Amino acid sequence: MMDSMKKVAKSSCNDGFLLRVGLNDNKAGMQGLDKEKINKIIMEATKGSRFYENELKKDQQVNQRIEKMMQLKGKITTQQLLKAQLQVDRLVIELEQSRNLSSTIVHIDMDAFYAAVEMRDNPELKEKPIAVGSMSMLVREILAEYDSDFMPVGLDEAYLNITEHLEERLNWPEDKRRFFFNTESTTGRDKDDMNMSDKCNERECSSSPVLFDDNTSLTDDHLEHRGQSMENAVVFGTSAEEVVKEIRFRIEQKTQLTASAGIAPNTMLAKMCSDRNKPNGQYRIAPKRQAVLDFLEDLPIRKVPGIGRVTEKMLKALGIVTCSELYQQRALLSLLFSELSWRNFLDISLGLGSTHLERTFSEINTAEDQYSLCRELCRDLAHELQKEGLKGKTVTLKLKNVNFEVKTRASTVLSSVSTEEEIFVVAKDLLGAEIDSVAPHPLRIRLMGVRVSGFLSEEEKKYHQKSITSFLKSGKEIGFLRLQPEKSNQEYFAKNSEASQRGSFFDQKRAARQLNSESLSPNDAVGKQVSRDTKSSANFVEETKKVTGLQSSNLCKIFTCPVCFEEQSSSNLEELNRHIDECLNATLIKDTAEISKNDSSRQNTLNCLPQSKNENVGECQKNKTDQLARTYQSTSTSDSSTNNSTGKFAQIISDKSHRERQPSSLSDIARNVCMKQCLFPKRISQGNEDHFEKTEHTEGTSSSCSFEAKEDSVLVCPVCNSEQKTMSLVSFNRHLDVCLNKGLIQELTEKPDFPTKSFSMENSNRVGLD
DNA sequence: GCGGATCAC
DNA sequence: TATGGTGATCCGC
Repeated sequence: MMDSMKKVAKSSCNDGFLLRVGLNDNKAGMQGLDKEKINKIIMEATKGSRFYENELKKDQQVNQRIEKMMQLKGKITTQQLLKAQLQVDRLVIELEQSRNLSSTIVHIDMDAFYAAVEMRDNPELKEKPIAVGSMSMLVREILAEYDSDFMPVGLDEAYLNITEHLEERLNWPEDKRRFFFNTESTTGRDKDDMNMSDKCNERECSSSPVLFDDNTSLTDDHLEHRGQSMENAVVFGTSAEEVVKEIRFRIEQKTQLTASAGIAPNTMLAKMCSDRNKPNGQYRIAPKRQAVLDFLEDLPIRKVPGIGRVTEKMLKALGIVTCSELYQQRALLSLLFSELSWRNFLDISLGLGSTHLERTFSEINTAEDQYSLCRELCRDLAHELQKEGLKGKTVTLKLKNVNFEVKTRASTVLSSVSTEEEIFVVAKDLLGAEIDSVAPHPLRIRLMGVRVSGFLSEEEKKYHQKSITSFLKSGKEIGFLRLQPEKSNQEYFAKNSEASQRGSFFDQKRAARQLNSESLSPNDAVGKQVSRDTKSSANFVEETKKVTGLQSSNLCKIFTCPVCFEEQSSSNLEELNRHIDECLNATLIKDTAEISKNDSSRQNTLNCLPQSKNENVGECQKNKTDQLARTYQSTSTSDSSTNNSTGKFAQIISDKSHRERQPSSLSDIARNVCMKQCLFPKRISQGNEDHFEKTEHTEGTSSSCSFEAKEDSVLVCPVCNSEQKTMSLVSFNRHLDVCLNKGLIQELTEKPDFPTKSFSMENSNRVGLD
């Protein structure tokens, strides 16, 4: 038995299999477990079973996906990567400008698992009923006091937007912030436990799981504790941390279950924060860009909601484990993954997420009301569509029931729809089907949304290349200045506020690009977005507003082209965009020409670089793109050269001495190209001699004009393509910095909320000698 | 548009 | 602790 197990364990599939069926102690709460032992048990118990076979098969499929990806990667050319880098970095700037740090989002997560553990450790508790309840109960009881629109997710999680509460709370007297210990509870807790110090981080499992459910009588704290001495009271402060401590305190008093919480400027970060000090703890990311980036820097991508074991494995094959690595490889990722995926990766690595929670209305349970609401939504939607001259073929109905379960039902019709009646005909069928599905019970919903997608716009038929339509349709064309100047903010907002009902932030971005139009209408007149996903579409609305606002202000400024850095006389965005395109293309063409001249020699050079030690990267390791990609990584990260293969190639061209942790930014990539063109000659590179010799040797007699010619002549800036008079790398680097950063950084540093020093925007990388 | 894959809970 | 099911969404065909 053990022998056969060992065999399995040594099989090539083992890693993936363990990853798949085994434990991943990356997730919170698993750190203390003997992972290996448990994996062994699982392996033993499941070996030979159908389950096991199936898992092996699935794992093979994942491996094939990875292989496919690596092959794709091998075909990526330097210029493709360069262009991708430019485009992605433009988007980064745009995203940075729209970063919203003004909200305070809290994610509450009940420590159910730990309750179970405690129960295990105290077998006598097994006779008691295990905790049963839901956050929707705590809706009503506690959380709604902090955010009336708080969003339960599943049974044991909830998001709150406490931004408004924090403002109000500043003026609250102590009385309103005083809460009492439930002395009748049997938790045996020490009162000091909650004396406003940071006890909440001490991970005390002070309470036992007991029953709480919707029928439990939960009287108001003040009534319950009337007459109790102040010794049993605790007063919470007015900060976000204090608010969350208060919430957790009250939850525990009510339910005798502990909860963990995260506080952050958006939902994604908040969720990851609640994981940080679990159980019975909390963590906050300050609403500062640098704080967000610091939090993310070494965070394993697996911690990110939405990144599961498959994505983790695929990214690991690219050498990406942490969020900062995810950022560093953004250009490569944009070429290897779908737009939705890589933009999601980019969002993650920048720490961007939804800053708004969805809103729900109170229950609607009669078919009549539901049809009525549906028609109303169709009417609003039809308005929006007609205003934009759009017709769509797919109508989607979204419903959330009273248990916060969300369903979407879609129907595609042959002819496009745009009027209220046309949309309603389709939507009511979808609604009717849902009503029938639960009959004879009534359909009990608290959210409805209608969306129309699959457009062919009038606008699209005409030539209007730089229109908002093309901007939104082609993600890769998004430039930070490519926003429709003709439209007023109001119109722009209206158009894009009808975001996708699908959950993620990028879904909505994409939806917006497709000019989807949707109208979601809770019973309040505002028409807030509602979706189950934590990344609500409202976020997009907000960001859109911000971006548009910035664009407006940009119109008043003299514009400097981020490629050629010449000031542009025109303030017309279309013209500017055209200029950028031309400028970019011109640069790329020149680069391409120069690079391709030496392509064969470079290929040889790269192919004979020292092999990788990274077992996650297979044969493709040898290809030049891979090497190049890794070069970016290593030139940008001081300590990465020791733990990945990069290695030696990187040393050839990178500064051998001190180097700060830096990103592979636009300038990095440009420099790398530059290095390839100019810096291989020994006297310039100043790299590791041994490795250089290899490089030189392999380059051999192919005698690329690049190397030899440049050796004697000049350094050519890969950005502006002008020959540089100097042979001093210091001067040359200075020129590169100026050339690359001039316009962009200047633009950015004018924004107070955009410090230039960070892993994402640092551009002071040096090559060669300083 | 459908089925399989991925992911969260 | 130790396994499975479900729902939503995404992706490729």
